[in-house]
Amino acid sequence: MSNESKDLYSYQYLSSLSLYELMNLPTSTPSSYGNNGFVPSSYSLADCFQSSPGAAYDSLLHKTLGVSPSSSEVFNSLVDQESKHDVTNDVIGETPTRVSASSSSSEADHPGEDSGKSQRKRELVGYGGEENRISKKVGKTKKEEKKQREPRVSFMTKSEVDHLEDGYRWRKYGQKAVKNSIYPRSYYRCTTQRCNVKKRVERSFQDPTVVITTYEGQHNHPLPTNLRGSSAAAAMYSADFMTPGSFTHDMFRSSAYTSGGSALDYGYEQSSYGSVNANPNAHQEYRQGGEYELLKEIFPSIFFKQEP
DNA sequence: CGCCTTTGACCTGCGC
DNA sequence: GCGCAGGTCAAAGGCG
Repeated sequence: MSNESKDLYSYQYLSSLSLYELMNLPTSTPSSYGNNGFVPSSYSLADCFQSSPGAAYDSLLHKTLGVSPSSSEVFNSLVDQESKHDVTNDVIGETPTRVSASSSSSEADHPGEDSGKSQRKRELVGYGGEENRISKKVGKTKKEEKKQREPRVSFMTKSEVDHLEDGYRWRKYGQKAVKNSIYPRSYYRCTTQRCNVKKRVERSFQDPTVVITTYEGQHNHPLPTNLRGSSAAAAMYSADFMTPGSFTHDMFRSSAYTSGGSALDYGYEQSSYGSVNANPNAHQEYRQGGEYELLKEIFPSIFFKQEP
């Protein structure tokens, strides 16, 4: 692959979790999703995905979201499990939304491998992720460090706003121009102390209506309840906290943005931006349908949270 | 005043 | 070794 195409789709370099991991992300038992990995609950979709992950994933999307995986409207079924196979190219070019999860073995970035100088700087600053960084530096090879990288989850959302409200508070700490793209990439860090979750937000070069968000790490705290303009979102999560980066919520919210009239909306409020919020009527209709019930079965933790 | 964004500089890893 | 690109820092300034 040429450098150009590699850079253009650096997003794909997030090496993906297996579908098993993907579907076992905090959807089932968020509270057990500690820093050392996920502990699957008794309820898991993993079995469904073992034989034919791609087909199973398509099936899930079709059943839960009422969309055809081949549709150019909503999801692409590709969930690249391990390889750096150039799937994103196809996805970005032809479909607006895609879900991908990463286990953080990307070669593209290596935070935590700091020089002594910059580490001293950070020790003074006292960022949330500092302890992590320092501990990583002690007694571990680079390979081991790579393996211990925080899990990543990335997804694409059709949205007019870059920074989607997800219930957490984020502070922007950087912005970089992306090669071969006119749109910059923004870097955000969770503002909660000792929470080193980060996210990157960039707009797809090929489809400017698509925002690519990548979460890295897992929140170690409950959702803030006094978010500006997103109290509804916070309320949605308040019973527990989702990790990493509220993946499943975002995943399905993405679908809501891209599935038009049949939007899946389970009470999410898109802050004051508003432009991507789903139609409340669609919400009602959805809840009455079998799709809602199916989703409820598949991702029980999401729906448990909704009950007062 | 506290929190946030902006932005240029700096650091690091990777490919050649 | 060098250059490039991604990622991060931190000072400065804005805003409520």
